[in-house]
Amino acid sequence: MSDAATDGTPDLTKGYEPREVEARWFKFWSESGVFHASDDPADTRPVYCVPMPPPNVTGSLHMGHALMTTLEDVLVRKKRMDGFNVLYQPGIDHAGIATQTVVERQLQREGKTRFDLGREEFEKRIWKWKAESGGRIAEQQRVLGASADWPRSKFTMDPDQNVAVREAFVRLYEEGLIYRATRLINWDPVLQTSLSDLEVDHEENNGELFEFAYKVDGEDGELVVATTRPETMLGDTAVAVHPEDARYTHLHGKMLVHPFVDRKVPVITDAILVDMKFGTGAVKVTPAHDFNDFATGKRHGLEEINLLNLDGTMNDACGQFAGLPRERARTAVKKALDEKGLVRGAKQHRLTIPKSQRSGTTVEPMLSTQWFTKMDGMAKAALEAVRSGETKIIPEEWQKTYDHFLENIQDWCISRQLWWGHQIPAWHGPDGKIVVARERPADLGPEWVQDPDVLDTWFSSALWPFATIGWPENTDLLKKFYPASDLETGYDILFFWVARMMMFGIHFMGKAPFSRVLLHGLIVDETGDKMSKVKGNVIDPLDLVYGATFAEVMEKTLPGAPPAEALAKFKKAYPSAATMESGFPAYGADALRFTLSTFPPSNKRIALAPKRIEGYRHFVNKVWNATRLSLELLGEGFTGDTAVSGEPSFFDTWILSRLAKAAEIAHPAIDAFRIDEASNEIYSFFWDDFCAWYLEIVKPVLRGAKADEALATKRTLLTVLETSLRLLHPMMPYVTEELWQRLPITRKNKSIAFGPYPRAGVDAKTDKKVDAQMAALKASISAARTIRSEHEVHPANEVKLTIRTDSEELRTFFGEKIDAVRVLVKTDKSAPPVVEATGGPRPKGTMVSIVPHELGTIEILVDLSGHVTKAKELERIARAQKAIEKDLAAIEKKLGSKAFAERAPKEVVEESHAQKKALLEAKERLEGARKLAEELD
RNA sequence: GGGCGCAUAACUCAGCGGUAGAGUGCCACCUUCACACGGUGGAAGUCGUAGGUUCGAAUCCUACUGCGCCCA
Repeated sequence: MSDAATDGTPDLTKGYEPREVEARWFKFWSESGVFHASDDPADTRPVYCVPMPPPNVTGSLHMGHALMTTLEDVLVRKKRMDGFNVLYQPGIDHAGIATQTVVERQLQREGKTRFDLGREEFEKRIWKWKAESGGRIAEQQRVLGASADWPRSKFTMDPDQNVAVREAFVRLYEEGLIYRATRLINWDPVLQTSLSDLEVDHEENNGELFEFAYKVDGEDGELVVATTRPETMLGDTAVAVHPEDARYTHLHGKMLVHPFVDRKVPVITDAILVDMKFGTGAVKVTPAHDFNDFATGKRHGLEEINLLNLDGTMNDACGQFAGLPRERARTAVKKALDEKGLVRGAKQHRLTIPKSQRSGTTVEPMLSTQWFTKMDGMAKAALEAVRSGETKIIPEEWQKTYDHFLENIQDWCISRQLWWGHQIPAWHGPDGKIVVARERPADLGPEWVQDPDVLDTWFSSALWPFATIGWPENTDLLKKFYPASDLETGYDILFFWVARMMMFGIHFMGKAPFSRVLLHGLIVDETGDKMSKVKGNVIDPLDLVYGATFAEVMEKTLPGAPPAEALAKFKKAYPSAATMESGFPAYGADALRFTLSTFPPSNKRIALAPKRIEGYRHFVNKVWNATRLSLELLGEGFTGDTAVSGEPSFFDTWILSRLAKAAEIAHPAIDAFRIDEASNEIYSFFWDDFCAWYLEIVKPVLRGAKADEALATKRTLLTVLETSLRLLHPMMPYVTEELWQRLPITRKNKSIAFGPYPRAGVDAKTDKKVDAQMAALKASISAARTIRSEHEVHPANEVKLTIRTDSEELRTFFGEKIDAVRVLVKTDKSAPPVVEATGGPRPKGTMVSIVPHELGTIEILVDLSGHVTKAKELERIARAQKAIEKDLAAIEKKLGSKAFAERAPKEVVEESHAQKKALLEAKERLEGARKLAEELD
């Protein structure tokens, strides 16, 4: 059963090779239903549910997806190990505009437009494209190990999702929360569709403030207005001045003559619109093409004159300028004004231009009839859900942003003039009547036509947490997994998606859709710039997983550009990659995941340095090799079931204590969305404690003649290794599964994925006393090693060691642990280390190092006769003295302060005194060592 | 204009009131029978600037400088 996936595989290779292992285990997990969520009402396990943010169907995996997938998968895998019934709900978003654009471009290459095909054919064409090349991203997420319930994957255009969308639309309409209205909206003249406020970016640019004059009707005189958009003057229906502006009092109520169109323009007074200090203090009012002017027009009952055709050319209302594209109309209007002698100047001016997120073109405020969703009531409920704690936003700092958005929310323009998306379930009759229904009502005559518009893609996304699991049907799945536990996503879609899901979730389900919203940052390049095609700094995560030559990477980052140029750009964005010769090595999914797991969620910008991944690939390899060694040390016959009678050794107790500490930190850290803390803790535990100390100490014991007696140690070794793999599994699922399956244990579960995730006290217990003793041992061994290294003693050479201390307790302790000391310091086999009280003679050629300790200073004497030079020793001692003086100065300064003694907590003061005492003692010993060194040749 | 965030070793980042940490890089020695994707040791930071609070500040407060994001 469980060993199926390792059967027939070769022994562990010297280095970890991720590719083959990853493919094998993902297949195993999928086929054996490890990721399956149960909707069985009889299943009593607690549930954990994370709806995956559905990537765009047009997209391919980028670093943001990799981060999201990693973080979510860590959360999900950890809960699965905790015994939860886990639903990680995957899917793909139909991405209205983006998808339509992709297929339109395809058609363009064939010399066709969507109008040549007609709506129905065009939609078919998109589905065909989707089947062939859409949604590839889900495959890529699997490469990263995403343990989603893939067979349940949803596409936002699936028929059942369409049912949900129509249901939601009709209900909102019937409740009066969806309405149709004619108002100023954001119009994208390139894509020829409306956009919501959120789809418009405001870009700051250099422009000019252009001034021209309106002549006063029937008398001499003029009024000079300032504008950044001269062409809109064709739609001016008033000029506003401030009521208290003395400069213009004489013009109140007068009419002005429009120079191009047969129209009189009134001078009005408006304190809201006009800033006396800005420009000339007179503002032209174009209600049909500016949001502020529109509001002004409503206040004063002004006419709204639309100037634009849907494609952004000037319409018939523009007289001589009709038919001109808007950019050329501006020049033409300025020229015409000049010819009439009306131009009064132009100034450089910083201005903000609204840009379409989708097409990049300048967005035009335009009068249009659209469908809107009323937001204020739902927004209030969504605010309350977070205020009351029903839903928690983590990191907390985002709550302010969330609040601010919902407190100032505008009604949502939900209709789009596209062909790809959920068509609005409304039918227009010949007399302007509208019927909204789930299905086309049977009694409608053929003259009734369905509204051609589709809904904003985010409308269907807003239903995601419940529509994907059955709504509007009350399915078992829905009952079990709504509300979801956590939603994890990038902060950049807090408004677009999270807030809207909150609103719709509460509205339709009566409960907020998640108990926590977890937000991560944006991945940027090594210099802090956003990744973008234009900058040529995009990294495909799979290139990091599988490895790629720079030539291959460049093909994606700057296709078509000269390779050398592209590479230069790329290396500038990634200085750490500049040292790599040919490209990225195959880091493997585990290394990439682990790297992404080490950034805290508070980090808004995550600068990805490929070199950093390299460090964690080394770690994966370390895990691999530590297991190889452990398996060798355990030997053939030993298994987890082998009867063990002996007591755990001191080192066993210590490593178990450290293991417990690691679990104690990691377990709650992952739950608290501090995956970085968990990862770092496990990393240092495994490498520094387990590999560098424990394995090195235990190695000679288990390889020694008395290995049969060391069963307790074998038991500990196996326990620690097995538990470590479980600790690591959420972050690096592949290598841990591969290794875990090879351990000589009885497996209750078919996969490590079922845990349990280690907890302190269950898998191991902490022991403070042992920790402290081990610290003394480590410090002493390090001191001896430093002496060796400083004098460049060849690693193979043995040295004589003496440990001196006046603490009897420490002497006993060192006496018991002397074997470990021998191995780790590499002492002379014929002359075991001596442990004794201080004060004895110091043989010539003996180097001394001082280890301060609470129980009494420890002197480490290494006999280096034959290796030593006087100069080097003096240098080393001088360095040590300098360090001690520095510490001593700091602590003396602190203790010298009267205020410190009086006001600082007692423990802190006592601790400082103890530190000072130890430092003074160390200083004295060091001086002794210096004198001794002076005697050297 | 309003709001939020960041500035710590050469680089990428932790730490967020009690004598500065990691990875990578760098230097020295070492291919020792798990791993050179390795081992041992080492060098490297006036924690953006200026004030303040505190016995004590990288950590809290204020201002400033630089960078970034969001909203209008």
